[in-house]
Amino acid sequence: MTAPSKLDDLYCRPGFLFKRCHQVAAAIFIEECREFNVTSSQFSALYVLHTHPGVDQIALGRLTGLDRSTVGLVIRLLEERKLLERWPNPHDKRRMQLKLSAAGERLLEEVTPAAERARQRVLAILPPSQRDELMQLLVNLLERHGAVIDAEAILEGKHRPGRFDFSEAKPARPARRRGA
Amino acid sequence: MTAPSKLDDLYCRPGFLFKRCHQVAAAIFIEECREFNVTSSQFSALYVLHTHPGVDQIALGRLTGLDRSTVGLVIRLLEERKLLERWPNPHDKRRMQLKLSAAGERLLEEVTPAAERARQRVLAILPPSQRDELMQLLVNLLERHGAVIDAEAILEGKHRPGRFDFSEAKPARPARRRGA
DNA sequence: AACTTTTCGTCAGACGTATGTCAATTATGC
DNA sequence: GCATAATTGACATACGTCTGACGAAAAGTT
Repeated sequence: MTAPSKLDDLYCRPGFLFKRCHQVAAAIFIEECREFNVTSSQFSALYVLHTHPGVDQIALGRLTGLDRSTVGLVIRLLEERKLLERWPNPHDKRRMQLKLSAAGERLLEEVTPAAERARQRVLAILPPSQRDELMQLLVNLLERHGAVIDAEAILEGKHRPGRFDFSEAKPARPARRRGA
Repeated sequence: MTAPSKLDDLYCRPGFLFKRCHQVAAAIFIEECREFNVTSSQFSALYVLHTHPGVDQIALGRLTGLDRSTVGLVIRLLEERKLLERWPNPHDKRRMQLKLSAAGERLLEEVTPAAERARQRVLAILPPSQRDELMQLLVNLLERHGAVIDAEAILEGKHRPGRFDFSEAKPARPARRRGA
C-alpha cells in the first residue's frame, strides 16, 4: 500500500522501533497521569518502594533499571514533594534507606488506576493474541541479552552485574600502579 | 524457575519493556559506534540527510520522530563537527535547509557497517522466525497507534499531524481573545 | 594498624526528549 | 492592504539518562 521509502532501512531498525514504541507508551502514560504529575520513572520508583520499603538507592536503581545518578535525581524530586523519606543506614553510613511516606503511599494508590489505563491503551489496540506474543518476545529478547532484572538476587545481595547494569561505576579507577 | 517477584507487574508493563529493550539496543549501538562518536539520534539525522538532502529542521524532526528542540540540538552538534551545512531557504527565510558535508557523507559511510553490526547483535540472539515476528509486531503496534512515520506525506507537504507528532507546537498560542 | 580497593551517593557534564515562549517570517481572512 | 493567525527555529526550562570524577565510608590486604 504505502510506497516503499528510502528510509525503511532506518525505520526497521530495532533500536528505532523500540524508541518509537517507547515514545508512544510514554506519551500515553503522561496523558493518563497528568493530573498526578508523575512520570513513568517516578511511578517505577514509587512502586518498588511500596513493595520493598527500606532499600537503598543502588538497589532501587538495579530494580528499576536506572543508574545511580538518575535514581538520585528521581528520588530528590520525590523527596521534595514529601512522597518519601530517607535516612542513613546505621550499619553503613554510605547507604541511604528509602521508604514511601503516607502521602507517597496515597499517591501511588491514586496513580495506579491511571497507570493501568495507560497500559491498557497501549496494548488494547492489538488483538489479544498479539499482546501476549509481543510482551513475551520482548521478555525473551531481554532474557537472552541477560537484561532481565532479577529482583531476588538483588535483594539477597547475590547480584552479579551484567552487561546492562548501569548502576555501578564500570572498571573503577585505573588503580594507579605502585610498581612502576 | 525464577521465583515470581512482587515486581513482575511492573516488569511486564509495555512501557517498561520498551524502555529496557531500548536501553539494550542503545548500549550496543554506542558500543559498536564508539570510535565514531555518533549517537543513534545523530545516526538517524545523518541517514535522513543523506537520502533527503535539503530538508529543513521541522521535516527532519518528523522524519526522525524528534521534536524541534531535539532536532535543533542534534544538528547543532553535527554542525559544530562540520558534518553538515545549513543555509536559509531563499523562498522562506524561516526555514534552514540542511545537507551533509563531504565529511558527513564520509562519516555516514564509515558508521554504517558499525550500525549494521549493532542491529545484528540486538536481533541475532533471537531465532530467525522470532526476529521478524518481533519487528512486525512493533510496526503493527505503531501502525494501529497512527505512529508510523509517513515519509512520502511529510516530503510532499501532505503531512497531517497525529497524536505522536512532537515536532510542532501543540495548540498554538491560546490566541488572545479580542472580544472580551 | 596501615594501606589499598571497593562501594555509596553526589556533582558536573553531555546528550536526549518534550513543553512553552518568543521574534521573525509567511500565509490567510477580511 | 492590513490585521490576524500559523509556521519556523531559537531559547529557556524541566526531566531523563549515562559517564566520569570525587569524598566519605566500608571492606579487603598485608
